[in-house]
Formats: sequence, C-alpha cells, structure tokens
Amino acid sequence: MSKFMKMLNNISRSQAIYRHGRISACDLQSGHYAFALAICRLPGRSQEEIAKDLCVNKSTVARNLNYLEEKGYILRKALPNDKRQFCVFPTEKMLAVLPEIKAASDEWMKLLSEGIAQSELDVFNGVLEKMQQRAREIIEKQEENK
Amino acid sequence: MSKFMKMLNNISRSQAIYRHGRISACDLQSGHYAFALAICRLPGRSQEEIAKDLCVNKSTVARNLNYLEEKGYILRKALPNDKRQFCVFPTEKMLAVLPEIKAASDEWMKLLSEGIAQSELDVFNGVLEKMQQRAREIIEKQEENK
DNA sequence: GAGAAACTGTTGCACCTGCAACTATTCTGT
DNA sequence: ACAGAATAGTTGCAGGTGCAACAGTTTCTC
Repeated sequence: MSKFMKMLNNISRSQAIYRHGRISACDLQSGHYAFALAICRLPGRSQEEIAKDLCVNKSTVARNLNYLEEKGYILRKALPNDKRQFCVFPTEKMLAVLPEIKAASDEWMKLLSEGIAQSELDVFNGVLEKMQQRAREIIEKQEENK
Repeated sequence: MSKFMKMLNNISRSQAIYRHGRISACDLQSGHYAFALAICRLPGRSQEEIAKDLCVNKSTVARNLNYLEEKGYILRKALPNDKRQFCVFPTEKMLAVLPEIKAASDEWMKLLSEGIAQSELDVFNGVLEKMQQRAREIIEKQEENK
C-alpha cells in the first residue's frame, strides 16, 4: 500500500537529479525554479506565504530569496504599515528568464507523461490535488500541537 | 502543466516533515524506513541494486547501510566469487521492528488517501508506476551520456 | 500606556545528499 | 598471462534543508 510514497519520492528525486544535470542559461539553479515560479504566479506575497505554498521551511525561503535578490531577480518591498513582513516581487530580469524556466519545468513533465492517456492524467491530477490539500492540513495540525 | 511536479514535491516534503515529527520506538529514523523496507522486500541485493530501487546515489546507500549495520539491523555478506559486492540481509532485530515501520509507513498513506475513491486511487497508482518507470529510463539515459 | 503574546523573518547548527575521485576486485582483449 | 576497462563500494567535499533560538515589529490585554 505504501508503494505510493516510494514511487512518489522516487519521481521527485529523479527530477532533482535530472534537472541538476542540465545547465541553465542564467545564474539560476534548478533549485530556484520553484521559487521563481511561485513568485511570478502570485507577486507580492510574504515569505511565509511562499513557504506554505511550496511546503518548505521559512528559513529555506529566506535563504533562497537572499540569492534571488542578490542576483537581481526579485525585490523585497516592506509593507508601509507593517515592517515585519516583505512583499516579494519579480524584477524585469526575472520576467525575462521566466519563459525559459517554464519550458525547462514543462519538459520533464512531458517526458514523464508521454504515452499516458489524458483521461488518466486528469484523474491523476485530481488525486494529487486532494492529497496535497490533505498533506497541508495534516502538517498544519501537527504544527499546532507543538 | 508543471503543477504536477510541484504537488508531487510538496507531498514528498510534507511526508518527510510529518514523519520527522513522530518519534520512533527504535533507533531508526524516518529516513531509514525506505532502506529497511527495500532490504526486507528483496533480501540479498547489492547496494547498487538498492540504490537504483530507491533512486538515490550509491554513496547515500553506503552511508545509510553503515548506520543500519552498526545498529545491528542488517548484515552485509560478501559474495564468495566476487569480493567487490555485498549482499544485504535484514537481521532478526530488523524483522522485529518491520511491522512497526510498515504501520508508520501506511499511516501517512491512509491519511492522505482518505475520502478518495478506490477507482481513482487505482488509476493514480497506474500512472505513478508508468511515470516512475519513465523517470528511471530518463535518468539511466542521462547517465550513459556522461 | 506598559508589559505580554503573537507574528515575520534571520541565523547557527546538525544532518542528509549528490558528485567526483578513489580503492579494491573482476572482466576483457590480445 | 598481462594491461586496461569495467564494476562495487567508500570517502571528501560542497550545497541544501529543517529546527530551534533569536531580533524586530505589531497586536492584545489589563
């Protein structure tokens, strides 16, 4: 029964290895892709929101955004009425490389889903969405109990 | 379209966080579960076979097995006709804690798949298997081209 | 209005992982 | 039979991540 998670983890790891093997045209590493996509999809979010979106620790967000900011891919604007949090925005430089990132991101999916019926992929997508939602709830509940 | 991978990665990370929060009764950490299950499922395999099974680097296998061996959970038996490779076997101690590991492993899956129709889970499982197979092929091809 | 609690982000630390280089052993071609 | 290639596993190193503790800011409570 728990074959699911093993396969899921295997695919996840394989993707990391696959993408690590490819050389990016810009100074963004494959690990930054998820952050770039998250920031461009919904500009202006706080770091904590991005952390929850990507299911990573907020410290991981802080460090990745440091890199992206240094390289000029994002801007952190402080809220005028709340100096605790930032709003994270993509720069022109980020928007310029976004298509390339999206393409690289889609490529792996195309390879993976080759030869699988669209109807099956639709069900797959639906199940993934439900599971992701459940996973978020479980983790959230776990953190409350600390 | 590449939502797939984001969700997949999110679920994978969430599981890691979830399991890390639980305390194991034995001195096995959640990271060792996959190795324990892989070794018990097919005893006697080489480290390289285990690495491919779990889609991790062989150095990662070596280090995790060092730990499992130190703690008395596995035995590494050298082949009589080939001193390069080991055959990895579970010990009695491993078999004793295996049910607990399986239970912990199943628990997360039960939580995740709650409320999802079995028919959908079957399709999901089929797609995952195909994708895992494709992922293996892609990585293998990539390593050949080095 | 002052102190406590909550919130947002940062940093030190420990741990894990992949890669490349290495050792030891076995196989291959001549 | 021997030199070189191939194979299995190990190790040094660099990079990434989560957790806990922390700092600054805001909100709550009295």
